[in-house]
Amino acid sequence: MTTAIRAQVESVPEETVSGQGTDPDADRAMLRTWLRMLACTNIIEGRVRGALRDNFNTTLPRFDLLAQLDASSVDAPDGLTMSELSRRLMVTNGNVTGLVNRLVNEGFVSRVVFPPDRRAQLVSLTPAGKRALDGMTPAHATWIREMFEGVSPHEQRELYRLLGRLKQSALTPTGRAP
Amino acid sequence: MTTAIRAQVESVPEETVSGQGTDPDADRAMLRTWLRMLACTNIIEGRVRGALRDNFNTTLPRFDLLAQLDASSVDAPDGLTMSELSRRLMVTNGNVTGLVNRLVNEGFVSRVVFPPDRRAQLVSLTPAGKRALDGMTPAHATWIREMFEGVSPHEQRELYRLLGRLKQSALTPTGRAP
DNA sequence: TTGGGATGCTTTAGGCTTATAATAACGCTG
DNA sequence: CAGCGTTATTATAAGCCTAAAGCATCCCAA
Repeated sequence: MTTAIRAQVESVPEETVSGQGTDPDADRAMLRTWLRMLACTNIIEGRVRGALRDNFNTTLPRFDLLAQLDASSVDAPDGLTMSELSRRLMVTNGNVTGLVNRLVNEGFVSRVVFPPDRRAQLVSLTPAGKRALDGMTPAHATWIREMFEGVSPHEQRELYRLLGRLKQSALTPTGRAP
Repeated sequence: MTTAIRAQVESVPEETVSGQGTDPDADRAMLRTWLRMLACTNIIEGRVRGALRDNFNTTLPRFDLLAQLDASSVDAPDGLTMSELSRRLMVTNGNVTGLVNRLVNEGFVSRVVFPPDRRAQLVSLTPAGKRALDGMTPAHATWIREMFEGVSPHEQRELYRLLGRLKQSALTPTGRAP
């Protein structure tokens, strides 16, 4: 859940006139915004995790993997290799190995060697996996909808826009090496 | 890093006139916003993790715990109990047990029984822990600042406000039981 | 054709996190 | 003051995640 710091945020000398360079007030504001975003994410993610566990006896990473396979079936109808899957899920190869092992055991995905390259394997949803995913998807959308209910459509658009700016900014390698 | 879903987000029948109830377009927008927020959080958190590891050979949970103890020294000068610490960090008790064990081994926190209640223990920063934290805090602020650099102060305030609305909304137990 | 670097994947070791169960101390009530 | 529910903490089992090392295969160039 990765939270807190707060020290620098909640209590900071009211006017620590910085010799030069950066504004401590601005720093404090950024930290506050970051912590609030972290809190939001953790709250929502935690609720989704719990709901997946309670309603479908599964986990978020498994759901994500199934959803990714389904989404990818458009541009890769025969499935994805482990590497491609790990890239799309933005996790390491080793992580995907374990996840796929479990999902294969559960019968939700299949993993077959890719003849043209015997190192690689194609992972795809089984019919059971597709059914399971289709059962979870509407519920998932509902949970998200409920949690966003108090944010008006206009505010949501604005939030989306601002998060886009932030994402861009966070990805930009400001300081050192490119 | 918990990402993806995308299926429902990127590709959704253009006009799936829902019998009644909810608007699929609105659902899609919410999902998009949620995924973008998740991406932002993961990017920032990942960079902070990496920076903590590379620069200070430590982890985010450890840093959080130290920061929390420091922040709490105002209202709890003698330290926090394990339970109180787990509440403030918003993680389980068992989690804090392991974390504190490691930090005690590293000499950054002390853990002593609390005489009035022999079940409890008071955890506090050692001088070495305080020094370590003070060394990390400015760097941490710098990393966050750099990543937020592309978001104007005005946009940041707006983002902060919207996240507040979202947090409120996500915490409200809409659907079922209170 | 054969050597060697690149690529795909798994394994390993270590840490984080949770839920659940167990243990210990507390504190109240009868 | 004895029993019992509550609270503080730790132990355990399972899963998620990473970095780094290792193995198999591929592919190219000498």
